[in-house]
Amino acid sequence: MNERQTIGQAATASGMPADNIRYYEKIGLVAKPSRTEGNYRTYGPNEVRRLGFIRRARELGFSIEQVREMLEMTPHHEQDCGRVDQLTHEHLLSIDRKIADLTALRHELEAMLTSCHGGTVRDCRILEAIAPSKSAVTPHRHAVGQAKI
Amino acid sequence: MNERQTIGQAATASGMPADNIRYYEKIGLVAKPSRTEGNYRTYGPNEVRRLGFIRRARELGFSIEQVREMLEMTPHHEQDCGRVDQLTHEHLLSIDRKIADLTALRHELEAMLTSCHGGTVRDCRILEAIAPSKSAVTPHRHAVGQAKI
DNA sequence: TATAAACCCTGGAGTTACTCCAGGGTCAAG
DNA sequence: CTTGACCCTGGAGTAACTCCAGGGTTTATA
Repeated sequence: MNERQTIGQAATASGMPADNIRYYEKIGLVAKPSRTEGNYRTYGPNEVRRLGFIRRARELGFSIEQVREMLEMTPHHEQDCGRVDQLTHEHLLSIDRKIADLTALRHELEAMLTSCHGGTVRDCRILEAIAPSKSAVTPHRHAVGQAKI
Repeated sequence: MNERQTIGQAATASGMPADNIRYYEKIGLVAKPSRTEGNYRTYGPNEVRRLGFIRRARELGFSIEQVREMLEMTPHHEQDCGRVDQLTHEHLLSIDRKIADLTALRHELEAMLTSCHGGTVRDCRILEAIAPSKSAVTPHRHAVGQAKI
């Protein structure tokens, strides 16, 4: 009749592995829950809902820090929700950027694939497309970021 | 008249920071280069081209391990290049998956954004959309992977 | 009641691919 | 001969987990 759940049950209910819950506790994203006599964590319905919120926000691609900000906001009912809107907007933009990058990449890879008609490594069109030509090298400034894809 | 370059020059020529070159050396992706008397690394044109290849392949989103495999293949001119094709194909598929995931996400976020017309946190449509409803919780098996986006 | 299976605990290491730093040495120009 | 730009090493830090060993606890079964 006790509605408090063990970490495994909370994991099942919220849709994430128990390890994640402990991790979120460690980084202070969720509060330390109460414990049983046997030192087991126990979670009430509110805590489980909070975990579900986190899982869903992460699934939507929000970073832990963004989730943290949203969680800190939710108890302040009267506060303006413009910040949530802004976070979502920023997130949407970054997704658009990723989609654009990946689409460009997709085209390059597809072109490389269609140009390859088998054969040996010596005349592989794909390796050729990746390799820098013997003369030209792209100039650049230091500290150019690598593609994070 | 010596065409060997310092790590900084090789970095500029290949388009990546010097730190990356040292890192690639550390993980064995590139061989240890020769050194000057003052213990500076020096790179010849072939090594610089190899670095350029790496940078380009990384830019195309191949993982280090995939790059490693391609690099190990290039000296074997007579070998069939089907493996390169396969790697590229797999990579293309994973990109397609990512694009699909991100596009789905995009739609969700956009829907959330258009449903939000300002107001307080209490009736924020976005937070509402993320929060799990009081009753329904998605069942799941343990060890469900999180979205990596 | 005994014991095995299933669950939970902690702390720490490993993952990817870098990025940045401190605390030094080396080299070229003025 | 000093200043500044470059280079060296080793190690820590990043994001967000994921997995493990070596324990303790609880529950179901024999």
